[in-house]
Amino acid sequence: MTTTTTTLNRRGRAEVPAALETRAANPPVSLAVFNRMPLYLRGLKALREEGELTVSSVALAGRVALNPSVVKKDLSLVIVNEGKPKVGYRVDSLIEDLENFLGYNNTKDAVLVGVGRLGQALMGYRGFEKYGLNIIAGFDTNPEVYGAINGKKVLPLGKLESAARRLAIKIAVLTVPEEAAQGAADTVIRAGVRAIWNFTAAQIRAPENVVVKNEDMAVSLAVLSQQLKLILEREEREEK
Amino acid sequence: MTTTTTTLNRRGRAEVPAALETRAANPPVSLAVFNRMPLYLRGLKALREEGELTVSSVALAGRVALNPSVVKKDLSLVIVNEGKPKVGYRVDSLIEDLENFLGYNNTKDAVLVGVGRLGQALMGYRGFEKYGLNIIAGFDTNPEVYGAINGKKVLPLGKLESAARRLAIKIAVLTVPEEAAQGAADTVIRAGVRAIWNFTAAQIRAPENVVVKNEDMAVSLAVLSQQLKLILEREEREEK
DNA sequence: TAGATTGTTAATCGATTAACAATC
DNA sequence: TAGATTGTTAATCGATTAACAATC
Repeated sequence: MTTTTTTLNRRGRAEVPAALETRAANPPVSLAVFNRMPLYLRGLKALREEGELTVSSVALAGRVALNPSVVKKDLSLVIVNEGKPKVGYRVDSLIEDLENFLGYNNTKDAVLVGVGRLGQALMGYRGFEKYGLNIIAGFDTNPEVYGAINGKKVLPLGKLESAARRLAIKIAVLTVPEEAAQGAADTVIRAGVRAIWNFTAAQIRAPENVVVKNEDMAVSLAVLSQQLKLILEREEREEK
Repeated sequence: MTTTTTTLNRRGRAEVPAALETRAANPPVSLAVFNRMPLYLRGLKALREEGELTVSSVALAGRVALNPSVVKKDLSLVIVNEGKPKVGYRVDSLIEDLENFLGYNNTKDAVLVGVGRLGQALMGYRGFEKYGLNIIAGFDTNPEVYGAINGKKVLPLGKLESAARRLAIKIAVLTVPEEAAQGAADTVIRAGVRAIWNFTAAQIRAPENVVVKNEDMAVSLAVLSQQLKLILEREEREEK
């Protein structure tokens, strides 16, 4: 049995024994929280542009159209240096903490499978680097696309496994045709990849220790057109 | 004051007066619900492939790894023909109802602004038609891309406003460079567009009666890399 | 008829919002 | 010191899950 002594520090916050602290440093962050973090980051960068050095939870909440309480709670998950009562949070250190939390500062190498139009677009997109993703090479079965895009090599699919394994690549971007998706996924998983960013409409089967994130445009489109429908219907009613 | 008479029909379901029914037919569906609908659709199509004519909520729930209660509740939002106790739901009519709900059967015309690599990829992607989106033309300021892609014209940006207005286009796909995003959004809104599918990293300001759906790859990537991090850390702990 | 399964209502769980003691 | 604002705890709200009467 473990005895846990819990004391209170100033402001009544619970002091956690060091052994537990490591665990608590990795709280299960909900997806809702995760989706808000980039909003704060955007708002804070705008504030920095405007020359602001500090910001209160109320001010930041107003900017991103959220409740101040949710802002305070979310920020408490990422901040290293506490905010100061009456002053607020330091804009620059908050930006740094958010970027660390989101992993933008820790560049991750990735391979891309399927150098068709979408694959080429993603390989050519320089914005990923800003978010810490570095596509080191593309792989395809079509010799016509072999060469280089945006300074990154495009190689035969057969070379993927050894290359990914040698470089210990953990992330793969999947932009193959739908019917080739599962096969490509199996290949990258064999090569040691543990996270698949799936841009195909296929549903990928993968072992439990591999993350699959679907960039599901069908869902986005459905949400968009449903919202559009509601807006148009509302206006029609109001016109009457 | 309005008097509302509410009677009960078989199974104790409340009978709603006709006047209210129209309103109730448009319940505010949460995003969580919306994201699950395409899962059901996928599962049902797989079942149809396997020759199944009916499916119970428990069976479908198992397939999509969700709770049967949530399946029953979600389906109750879309079904036209009720399921039958002891039998379940008809697979084919459920597919139809879901596709109607998601708007896949009601094709919507759209314009695309910014025919760079990503824009070209989206114009060339035939999968959108499956989901009811028809990109009728692309617009750009760069004369080098004028012509046609996938049978769709690419025209000068200057022609967008009159074309969109003439054809009463309500949806625009934004694939311009980040710094051109707000300007492009303003243009399409002037042309009468009411829904913007934003693939840029820019945050678009738009009037209340215009929907903006961000295809925010930064968020997706952050979620993916966070999950990857958790998996790798867990394994590290277990290896010790 | 008996039992499986529906649609819906009630109970539970988690996330959001409000309130507040601590404090700069 | 007085008041603004923090971090956190308590109250509220909504979504998920379980339970159940209706019924094929």
